[in-house]
Amino acid sequence: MSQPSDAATVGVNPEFWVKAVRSYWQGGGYRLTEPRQRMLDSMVAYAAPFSAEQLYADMQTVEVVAPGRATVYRTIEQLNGAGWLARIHTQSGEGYVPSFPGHLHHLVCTRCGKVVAFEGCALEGLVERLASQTDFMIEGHLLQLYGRCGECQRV
Amino acid sequence: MSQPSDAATVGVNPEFWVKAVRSYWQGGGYRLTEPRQRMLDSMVAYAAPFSAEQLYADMQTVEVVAPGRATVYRTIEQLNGAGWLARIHTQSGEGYVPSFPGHLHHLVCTRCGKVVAFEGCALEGLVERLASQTDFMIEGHLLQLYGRCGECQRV
DNA sequence: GTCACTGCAAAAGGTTTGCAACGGA
DNA sequence: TCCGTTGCAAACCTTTTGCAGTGAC
Repeated sequence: MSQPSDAATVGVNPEFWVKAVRSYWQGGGYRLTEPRQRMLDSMVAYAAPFSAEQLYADMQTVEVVAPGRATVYRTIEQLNGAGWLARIHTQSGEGYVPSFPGHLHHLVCTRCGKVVAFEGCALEGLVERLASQTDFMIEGHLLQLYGRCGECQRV
Repeated sequence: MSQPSDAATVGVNPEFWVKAVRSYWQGGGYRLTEPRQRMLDSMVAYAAPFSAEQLYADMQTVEVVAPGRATVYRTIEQLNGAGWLARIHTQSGEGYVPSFPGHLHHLVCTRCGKVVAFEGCALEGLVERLASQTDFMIEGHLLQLYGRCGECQRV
């Protein structure tokens, strides 16, 4: 992923991501609506993975006019399906973070929830080994790393 | 994991696993009760990951006296916490499979749901690379492979 | 004007909890 | 007997759905 690096939000550069999703909506027969724009701005402000309900609830309290529950759920589902949101699995449940379409993995801080995306998982050797050992034809994988980010190591 | 190999159920040898969990319950201040025993037998019979609700519902229809919902949820939670059940993430949701405590990963058939556990994930190189690149102190990971098992390749 | 999208409100699921009764060790 | 466990039923929380109205293009 070639995007300007910036540690402000969870892994991605906020403006870059917002712009990218906007243009995704403008192409392909989708519509760039008011509620969606607000959602983008809210999503990008999280410092850790967020859930659908959480985003919905937060927006109710912060915004004057906030998207309805159905809109929030449907939009998240769409963005996740298209790769603009990545689903993160943590001990305390599932959540989403802004992301980019493509083969990415995530490194998650177990203390503050910060997420960093990375490419290159170097699993080819393992895949080959297992393919021959198990008779499976391996097609994909789920990989996520856990650890402590720099700041959280010093606490 | 040194257990007798057997492909009858999802990854583990049924009798071996049931025995192991029984003795886990007999030690450590737990109790080996009737409902729990029934649950073990039901869990081991699944050919694919099962959910709590699913196990509960299935037992209601199959057994004469079946455990209550709370018991099913609580028992699953306990076994998962102790490593006797592994949580499996699939496209169609989350599920559990019989497993053994320790560092294991799973290879899941995307068609029939069959699961095979394996050790040795060969992520050391990746972990080192990321540790130096990101300032994270990496402590663990979630890894799951997806593919088609032998049988499902021929369909 | 068309059709994707929205919002409401209800329904549908899944999971958790309190508490009195039960039953392994 | 002791205390972990059970079962019920209600509460709770999250997610989905139908449908009439709205607004982006």
